[in-house]
Amino acid sequence: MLFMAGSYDFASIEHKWQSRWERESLYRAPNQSEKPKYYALVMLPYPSGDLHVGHAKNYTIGDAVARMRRMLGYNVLNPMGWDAFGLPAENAAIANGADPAAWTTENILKMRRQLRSLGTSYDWSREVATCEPEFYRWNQWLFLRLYDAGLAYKREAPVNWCPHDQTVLANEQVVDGRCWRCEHLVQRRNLSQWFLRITDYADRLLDDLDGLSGWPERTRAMQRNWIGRSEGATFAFAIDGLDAEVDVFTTRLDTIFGVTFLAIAAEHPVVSSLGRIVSAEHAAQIAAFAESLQSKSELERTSLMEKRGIFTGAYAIHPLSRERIPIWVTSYVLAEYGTGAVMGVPAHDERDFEFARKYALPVVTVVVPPNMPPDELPHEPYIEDGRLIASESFSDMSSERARNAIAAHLAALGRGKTSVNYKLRDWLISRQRYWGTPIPIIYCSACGEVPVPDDELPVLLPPGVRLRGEGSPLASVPEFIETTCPKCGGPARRESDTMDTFFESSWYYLRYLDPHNDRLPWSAERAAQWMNVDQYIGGAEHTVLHLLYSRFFYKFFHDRGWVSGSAEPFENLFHQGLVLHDGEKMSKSRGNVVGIDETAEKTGVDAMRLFALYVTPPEETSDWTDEGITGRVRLLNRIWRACEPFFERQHDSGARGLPRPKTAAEKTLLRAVHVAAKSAIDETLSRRFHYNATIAKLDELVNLITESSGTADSPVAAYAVWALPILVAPFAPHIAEELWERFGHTTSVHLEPYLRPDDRALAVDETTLVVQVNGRVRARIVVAPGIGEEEAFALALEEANVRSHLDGKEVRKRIYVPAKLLNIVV
RNA sequence: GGGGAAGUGGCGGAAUGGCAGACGCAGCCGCCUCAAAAGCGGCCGAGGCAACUCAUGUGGGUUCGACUCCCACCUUCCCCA
Repeated sequence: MLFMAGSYDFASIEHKWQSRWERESLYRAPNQSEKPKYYALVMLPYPSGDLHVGHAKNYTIGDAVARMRRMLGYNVLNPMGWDAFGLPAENAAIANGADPAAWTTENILKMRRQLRSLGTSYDWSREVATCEPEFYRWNQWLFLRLYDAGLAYKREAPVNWCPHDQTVLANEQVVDGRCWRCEHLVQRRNLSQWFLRITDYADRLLDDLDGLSGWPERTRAMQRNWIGRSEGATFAFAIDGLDAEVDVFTTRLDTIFGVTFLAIAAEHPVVSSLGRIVSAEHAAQIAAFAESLQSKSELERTSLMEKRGIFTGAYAIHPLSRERIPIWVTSYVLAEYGTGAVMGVPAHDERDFEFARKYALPVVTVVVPPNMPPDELPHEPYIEDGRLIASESFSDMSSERARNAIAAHLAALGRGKTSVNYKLRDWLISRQRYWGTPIPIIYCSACGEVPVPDDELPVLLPPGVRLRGEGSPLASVPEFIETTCPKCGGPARRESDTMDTFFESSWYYLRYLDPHNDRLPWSAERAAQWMNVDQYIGGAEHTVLHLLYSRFFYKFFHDRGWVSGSAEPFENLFHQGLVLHDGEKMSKSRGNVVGIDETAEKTGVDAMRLFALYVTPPEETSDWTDEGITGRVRLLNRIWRACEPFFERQHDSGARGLPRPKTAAEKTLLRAVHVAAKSAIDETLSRRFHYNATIAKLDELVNLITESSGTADSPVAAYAVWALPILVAPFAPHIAEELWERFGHTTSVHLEPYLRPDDRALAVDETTLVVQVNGRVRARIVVAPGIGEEEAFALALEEANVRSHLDGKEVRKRIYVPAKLLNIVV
């Protein structure tokens, strides 16, 4: 949009105030303050290089909240930093030889400038970048504390391997069987990897969700789902002819007499022992079958491909019936889930049924619907609870009773016990990549696995490593790998894996509190001052990954006494909606990205902020349109024109208190000022953040000011104009500041208290009473707000339309909502 | 298959048991102007000359009164299998 007559010069105003705010450190958050603290946090960005208007929406919401809280009298901490390790930098290095550190630094510089250009009120003195040694040193330090506590360990395990990124992925990073980042199909590999024992915290992570009333219900539901706690029983099958047992977990112990096969994972440890008791032919078939599954992902095995299996030739002994049960190796049982083996009950489990049908295994029904005649057996698996049959002494019991009775019986025999299983698995943090935090462990042939001593941290990433996109980059750097053992001084090798970047994002919000501490990642004192995060804002895509890991870390910190108060880091959580353009997600490949630099140039940043907040409620997906933003440009221009007559003269009508309206129009105008203020405050305190409604109130207010422009001498009009910069300051901070200065103020409008709604201004002199007959609106009468029921009824009866609908009928009932509604039931 | 969220004019949306469609976009008419832009004013769910009637995905229910609460269904999106 061109610079037009009647519009203000947003470009110079926005530049002017951004640099002045920064020079004066206007948004610095002191650690000590008499005001109550408020920690407003927006998820830190990955420095990918360019911000678009989708980012602008996210940061504008967070910034509006921070600015509102500041004007409501809080000492607000509103920090920003960079999630700076990770694959894009490394992939850029592989693609065009860029140095990941230089690439990242360049992107940070650009994005920091862009974030500033949005008029955000961050305390930049607390900025952190996770790729800096001063930061990742504490990553390593925290890893070692987890290691000391037995929560970090290395083991061989089948893992998710992304062939494109050449690295392993945590379970949570596999989406629909594909890499969450590059969307390549994930494979399975056996590798020795570092894990964090998040499963130790499974019950607390689950239970504490109940207390997170400031979180969206769906986010909590998804975390519950992910943790996947199920109660059941674990019991053992002995193997015929072998001194070994196979444990199985089940939630359906009531179906135990329906077991017709034992299904085990190809990677189950017992598989190799079976080779000793089965024929050479069977052993060869088992090996070939395991081989064929090796590269198949979990998704392929459990959902995509047809269930396959092979009879091992070996038999297990049923723990209760003592029958011989054939042992099958199957594709659909996973070694990493539960015990890696399940009892096959085709009559009462869909997957087992499908498998049994394919391989002609017997189907034995042991649970029937409560009221079913005994001779009518189902042809489909019956997976509901019911009544037991053909189950020895447990026959005729209900499923629920049988589960308890069978568990007790197995326990008495010493062959099983009730147990709890989780879908959640330990968090795999090893990555075979360069651009991440080196795991601070040394391997010595004499002393084994040795942690790097604290005083030797950080273990620095070696610069100038040539990245080719294959193998483990650090393993090929002798200067890095070759070291001496901290214990015995002998030659030793460093760990070449780096950490999953979710490690640092699980605690970065604590580093903001104490960003320059060189003895600890943060001090308990600072944590006590600032935690917990009062409002966390970020995308819903982090519901499981980042938010679950952060909660795990915080509980660990809490157990250590490093943080006090609640054991949950984020008191309130808000997920902003996506921004689409032309109905599609913005992406470079689609060529539909709306950049913030171009938008700032065309319409100004204040208009961009207003539109981001106005177009939909913030949690909804919104569509960015050039037509839509023109409405906000017009609003800003009208605000400017409304204020212009008051420039260059001392304008502090607000300081004289609430003006007295003389006319109905003045009364309406005064009320509009306070309605807008009330909306802004209500939306902030309720944490709905529906500032779209607040900005609509500002539209109404400005419409009224424009209508009353002929009466500029009115004290009420002067008051409304004085209030405008304060009211819009959190949403359009630049124009607010400029207007405030032109009114003759020498201090920032952003240091002003927000306008407190005054009941006298909000009160109305007269109101419209709706008169209904049998719930249908028949008349509207203008009345005084204090009108009583009898008086209202009398007035209603004077209305012709009301009388015609009463029409001599008997009045049975009257419902009266004072001064709002009268419903006459006949 | 299980769980969650949503469904209101041409469009984005407002209304948290009490006047459905605030506010904005688009559109139409007018004023201003030599003209245009900008600005300002008006109209803007459907039917009807009108009184009025219909209308918040569909069908039920609760209630004096339902966009709002309950039940079922349809559609869309998200998560899990």
